[in-house]
Order: sequence, then structure tokens, then C-alpha cells
Amino acid sequence: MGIVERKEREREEMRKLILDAARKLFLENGFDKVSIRNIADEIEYSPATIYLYYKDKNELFFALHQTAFTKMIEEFAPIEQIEQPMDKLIEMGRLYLRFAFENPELYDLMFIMTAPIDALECREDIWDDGDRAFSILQQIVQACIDTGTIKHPDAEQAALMIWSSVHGLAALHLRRRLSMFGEEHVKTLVDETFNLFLNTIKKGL
Amino acid sequence: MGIVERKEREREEMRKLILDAARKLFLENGFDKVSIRNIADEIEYSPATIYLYYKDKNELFFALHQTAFTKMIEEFAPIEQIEQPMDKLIEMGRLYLRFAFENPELYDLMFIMTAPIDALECREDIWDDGDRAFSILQQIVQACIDTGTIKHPDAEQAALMIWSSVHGLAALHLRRRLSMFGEEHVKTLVDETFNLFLNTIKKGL
DNA sequence: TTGTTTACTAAACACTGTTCATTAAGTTTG
DNA sequence: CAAACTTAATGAACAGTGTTTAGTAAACAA
Repeated sequence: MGIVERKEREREEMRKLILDAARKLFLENGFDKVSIRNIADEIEYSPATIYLYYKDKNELFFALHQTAFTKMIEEFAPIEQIEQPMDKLIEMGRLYLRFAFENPELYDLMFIMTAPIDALECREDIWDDGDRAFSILQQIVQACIDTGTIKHPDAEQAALMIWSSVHGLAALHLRRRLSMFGEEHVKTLVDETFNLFLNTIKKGL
Repeated sequence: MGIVERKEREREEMRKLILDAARKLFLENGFDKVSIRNIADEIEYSPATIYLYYKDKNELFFALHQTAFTKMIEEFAPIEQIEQPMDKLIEMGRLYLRFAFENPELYDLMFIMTAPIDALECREDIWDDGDRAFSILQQIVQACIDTGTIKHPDAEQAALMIWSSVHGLAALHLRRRLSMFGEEHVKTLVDETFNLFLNTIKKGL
């Protein structure tokens, strides 16, 4: 009998319905406007129903966090076509920064907010997405080391240094700590700083 | 008559009383536990009273944000004694990272949270603290350029690159995005990455 | 002493995340 | 088919949040 399969399917559909409503509200109105009651209104169910499909709000945000990683990794696809590892690395950096600027809420959710991480420390799969994204970077850095364009022998260390530098730029911007340089030309400032960083690692890393 | 002066003084004392209670709760129990009612309980006044001294919660957090900057800048004092600009720069980086690790809540407030920035965009003095701290860094970078230890001619760009790199490391750690490397040896990982960054800019910047 | 200004607060408003007893519908069994 | 059971959904409540406002009591000025 396919009833249990149908139930399973309906359950997944409901989880998706909730998640999509949450994403819609999140992208339209920002983090603060995503309340359980707002989501419930959006999908025309009672607030309590959401708790039948997600343990709590953090778990819901973790699910959103997962879809955001999938989206970002998809956007990295074009770098596969690039031959030179260093060119790959540079393009990945650009795509990363572009993702951060074009999807500020998603980037925030992925790398800054504590909501998706809180109270989920018990789960085994919390770091799967982060690991997956980081290992893409690390592999490219390893290729740079193998071809001699990066001298430092430890790919993990080098990758972490690169990630944190680019993240720092994105995070300072998204949390409005670069406004003192004038909100209007922050984008060019970030681009210039990114280029300076590229030149520095080309020469020094 | 000194009544208006005394009133002024009493007003400042009350602002300080509220601020100190807020800081106490903030450092003891974290951001979430600092509610207007908690602060009111702590100082044995009604919640509404706080609104006679601070416009809203964001303004209160901005005041806390200011004291945090003062504390950090005080901790930078020892670098004045260092002769070589590059040594100064390195020590400043170390002190910056140490401040972030030893005062995670304060660092978060200063460079990550949006609360102290939100709705205060109108005020002229929001960026004073950030500017002051950044210009300390920029001056040291300028000294490095003048003595030839840094080749890149633009001190502002170089300083921003350095800041964002170190901030990236601190921010990823504080928002628990480095836990995938194993929570226990994050500190050494950050130190290693910081050293790699130093070597890179020494050679490449 | 009267009038006015100031400091303070109780109570309310509109929210928030979350839980739980109850209802209604779907499914299985006799 | 009807009775028993299981499951999905909810209304209402709890305990909390930031913030506003009307009203009171004390301090001050005339």
C-alpha cells in the first residue's frame, strides 16, 4: 500500500511549502520580518502547524541556509571551464564577492548569522555545506601549489587565509562597517581592495 | 544657581547607571539576555524610565559600542613604544585578534552586530570611533610605505585590505564558521593563518 | 503658598517563539 | 459498514520582547 509513501511525499511538500514561504518573506522583508506567524499567514496555516514540520525557528533557518549554499555552489559552476588554477582562484573570488553583494541576506545567513548554527551543534551534518564549499576552494589552491603559482605548501592554511580575507571584505560591507568611506563608492572600494589582495597573494603567497 | 548643573550631572549619572547595567548584563549573559526590563530590574527602576535617557535600545547599544572602542584603542597603547613600523603593524594585528578573542561580545558589537548602527544613520558621530581606530592603522601602514617595507603606495587601500583580512578571521571564528576544523584547535589555526597572512604581505604588499 | 516643571511609573499595545489540549479528518480493523 | 485508532491541524495560552502614554508625586520657581 502506497499510503505511507504518499504521506511521506505530502510531508516533504509541506516542508517545502513552509521553506519557500520563509525564503520569500526573508528575501522580501529581511530577517526580522520572518516570524512564525508571518510564515503561517503566508501559507494559510496556523503557527503551531509549522512546529509539526520543523523543530524550531533555528532548524527552519538551517534548512534555508542549506538551500543558500546550493545556490552559491551552482554559481561557481563556470570556473570549471577555466584552465589555469590561479585564474580559477581569481574568478572564484569574484563570484564569491558577487554572490555576497547580490544576495546579502543569503550571504548573511550562510556566514554571519548565528541562527542556523544555534542549538544545532548536536547534528552531524551542520558543517557539510561549509565543508563542501571550502573544499572547492582548497582544491583550487592545491592546484595552484602543484603548478607553482602559490609557493606556500599548506593548501588548507592558504585557503583559509584567502577565504577569511574575502569574507572580511564582504562582512564589513554587509554589516555596514565600510559606510565611513562613503556608502556610494563602497562597491569600487571593495573591488580595488580585492584586486590589491590578489596582487599581494600573487607576489607573496 | 547650580540646580541646572546638578540636574545635568544627575542625568549623566543616570545614563551611566543604565549603561553600566547594560554592559554587565551583556557581558554576563550575552546579547539576548539584555532586555530593557532586565536592565530596569538591575537598576531598580521601571522600564519606561530607560526611555527618558536613551531614545531606544539601539541608541543604548550604540553607547556601549562607543565604550568598547575606547577600551580597544586603550589596549593598542603598547604599540607606541615599538620603533619599526612593520613591527608596529604586526603587533597591532596581534592585539586586535587578542581583543576579539578575549572580548567576543564587545568585538561582535563593534564590528558585526547591526543594532548599534540601525536607525542611527542620521547621526553625524556614528563613524567617529571606527574612523579613529582605522586611522591608527592607516598611519602605521603609511609609515611602512614611507620606510619602504610596504611597496603599495595607497595607505588607505592597504590598510583596508589588512583590516578586512584580520576581521574576516575574527568574524568567522566568533560566528562559529570555523568549527568544521574542530572547535578545540581553532585558536592555533587562527594564529597560523594570521602568520601566513603576515608573511604574505611582507613579501607581496 | 501657589503654580509649574520635572522624574517616574503602571498599564497597555502589538508583537515574538513555543507548547498543549482539543478537534476533525483519515486510516485500519473487526 | 461501523467502531477503534491514528494522525494533522489548530485555538488558546504562556512568558517574553520593545515601546508609548496617561497619570502621579516630588522638586522647583514665583
